[in-house]
Amino acid sequence: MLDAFGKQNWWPADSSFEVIIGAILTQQTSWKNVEKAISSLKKEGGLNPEFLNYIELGRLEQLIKPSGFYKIKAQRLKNFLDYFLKEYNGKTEKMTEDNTIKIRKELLNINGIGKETADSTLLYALNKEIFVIDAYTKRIFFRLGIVDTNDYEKLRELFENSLKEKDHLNTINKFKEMHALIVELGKNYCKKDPICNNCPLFSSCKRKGVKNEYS
DNA sequence: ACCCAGGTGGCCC
DNA sequence: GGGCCACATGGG
Repeated sequence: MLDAFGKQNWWPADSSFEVIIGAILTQQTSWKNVEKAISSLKKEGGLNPEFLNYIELGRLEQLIKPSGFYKIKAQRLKNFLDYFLKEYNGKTEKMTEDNTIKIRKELLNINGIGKETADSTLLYALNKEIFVIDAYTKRIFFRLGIVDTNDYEKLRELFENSLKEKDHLNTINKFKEMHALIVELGKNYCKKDPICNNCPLFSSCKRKGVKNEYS
């Protein structure tokens, strides 16, 4: 994948806070649409916790409209902000200092933040050693014939154990690049409707052209 | 006129 | 634990 697509340098954002906002907005949504929402937020008042906490829910809904599911996502942003301001005073640096398992548990306790959003936050915003599992990961590795489970935690452990390096920072960078490359491969070749032609993993794929599998 | 996107929660069994 | 559904805009 690295040969085919090159280094991805994820996550595209100007700040850790922007990563978290993007992670919520990109739920079941193409990144192109999220970019529109993020740029209107920046234009309106800047992408910072104080501003997002200050603006009215209805105004927030309008600003993020292009990202889809805008009403529910506006509320999800507010839900995260309540927690973020209360527990960490709106500082990602404070959050990074805290215990990974504790943060993960707290994030999952927020309505609207599930496992993928929580883990994207931990890995890409807070630089924690957590691997992100998404629909592409499940689909690609199921079709390759490498995994036969749909269980998020089992998959996460499998990938974390397989990708772990001696050095902590190398491991984190490996996790970041691997997930980004999986998404790139997925977007280009491993969609629900399989493309397969010219897929860099075609020769090692055991379930070419399969449509019904894990989501 | 479809199908799909870097999910999540609610409800049901 | 799993299956089904709503949530919504924009691009192919």
